[in-house]
Amino acid sequence: MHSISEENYIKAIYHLQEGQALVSTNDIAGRMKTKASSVTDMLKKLADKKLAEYIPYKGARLTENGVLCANQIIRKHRLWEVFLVEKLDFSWDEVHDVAEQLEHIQSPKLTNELDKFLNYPKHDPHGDPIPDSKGNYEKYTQVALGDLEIGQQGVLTGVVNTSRDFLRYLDKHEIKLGAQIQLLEIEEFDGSCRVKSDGRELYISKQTVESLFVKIK
Amino acid sequence: MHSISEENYIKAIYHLQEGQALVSTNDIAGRMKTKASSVTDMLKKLADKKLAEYIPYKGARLTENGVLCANQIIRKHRLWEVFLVEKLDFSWDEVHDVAEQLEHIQSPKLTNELDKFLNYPKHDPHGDPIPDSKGNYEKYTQVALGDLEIGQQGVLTGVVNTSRDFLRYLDKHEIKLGAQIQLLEIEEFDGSCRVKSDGRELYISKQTVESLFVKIK
DNA sequence: ACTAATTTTTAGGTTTGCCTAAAAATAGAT
DNA sequence: ATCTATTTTTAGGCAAACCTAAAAATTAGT
Ligand SMILES: [Mn+2]
Ligand SMILES: [Mn+2]
Ligand SMILES: [Mn+2]
Ligand SMILES: [Mn+2]
Repeated sequence: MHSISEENYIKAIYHLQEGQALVSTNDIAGRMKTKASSVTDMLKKLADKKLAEYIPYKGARLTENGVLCANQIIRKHRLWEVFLVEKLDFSWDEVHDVAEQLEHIQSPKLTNELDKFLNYPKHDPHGDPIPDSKGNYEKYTQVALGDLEIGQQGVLTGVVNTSRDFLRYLDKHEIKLGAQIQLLEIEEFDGSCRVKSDGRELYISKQTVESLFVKIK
Repeated sequence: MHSISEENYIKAIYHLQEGQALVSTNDIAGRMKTKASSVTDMLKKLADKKLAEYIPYKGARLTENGVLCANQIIRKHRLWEVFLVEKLDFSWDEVHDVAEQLEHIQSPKLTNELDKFLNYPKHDPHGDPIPDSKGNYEKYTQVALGDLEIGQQGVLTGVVNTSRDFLRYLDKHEIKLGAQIQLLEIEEFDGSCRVKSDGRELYISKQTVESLFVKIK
């Protein structure tokens, strides 16, 4: 199988290649917090294993096989996050580092039994979709909260930023995934917004507005 | 912290040093399925880290710190085994390889929440005791089933041998941990036994008798 | 006690994944 | 088009964990 290091690179490339035709060595280095030279080493290895296409000096992109592999890792990561929050009383800002380890456990039976035990959840605690055992997942149209029209409403489905501080901030203000949310007003001056969520009216900063995704029907 | 490799050596030494004053390089190599030279390398490293005392040409033994560390790994291993059997429908002969990976996940919170979620189990699916968060565990006197007196009875508490074949054999003959078991007769010829378990009388081989532990009051 | 067999260590080598520093390629600015 | 800044690769090295083969120490047999 693949080493933990290989898996972490695969996941990083997967997340970076959305939209992009090719992902640059430097971008991967940034996300992995390693040096560009280490990335080059790994890209050659992933290309050898037919998990990525690699064009020297141009960049890389996962092959079909690489994408499949990425989906399995992401599936495990997100299932474990659900487990930690739903069964073990972790809060959603505590799960990431542990899931980062658990995603590398190799046992298809474990993954599938966990999925069953959790009742085949479709989304993780941060609102991100969970691929099924074949790698398929629901892609609904998400829009940044700030891109709604004034008065338009949607369901809060995800967060862009999963920093501890940001998740704690949301908890403190009782902003929860799944809540109905309506954009009432955008302040020209600083980009902050007035929104209505579950009946309550609240003011949130420009930064927060840009970090929240909503699903619109 | 400690690498996965270090942890596996610590666990191996822990299991081997029961009774023994010092564990030999060769014994460790045997259990770890590595070469003696690799063991020597690791023993030096564990000694540097004050996890083991190592006397060249004589052998090694865990320090107090090493034992503490072993207990934590074993605690995690056995808690995950309980989880797999009780919550995810694994059978007791399928859990070992996965637990071998899960035991290395680093998160004290995860371990303790898992313990709580499982209702603080005292024994794993093979009857082995689970250390608590301080490393203490219940040591009751277990006796090999074959060492009972004729007519004496006890509660089946554990298995020595956790090979797949053996565990499947026990399942097939419905020999279950926790069952009351009485030794009725030992056959001089081949050492096989007649026992009564949960009312049923059955014949079991010498090898099986030696692989089963019972608790006597 | 001496020799032979066994055990253990040392020496030297490999692979994986990382690093720094230098060289080469590419992209950007005038 | 040329020069400059940035990006990327190469070269060479290091640590962890493994290996084989040879040397050294220990143990066992007589
Ligand atoms: Mn990871
Ligand atoms: Mn998540
Ligand atoms: Mn292990
Ligand atoms: Mn067990």
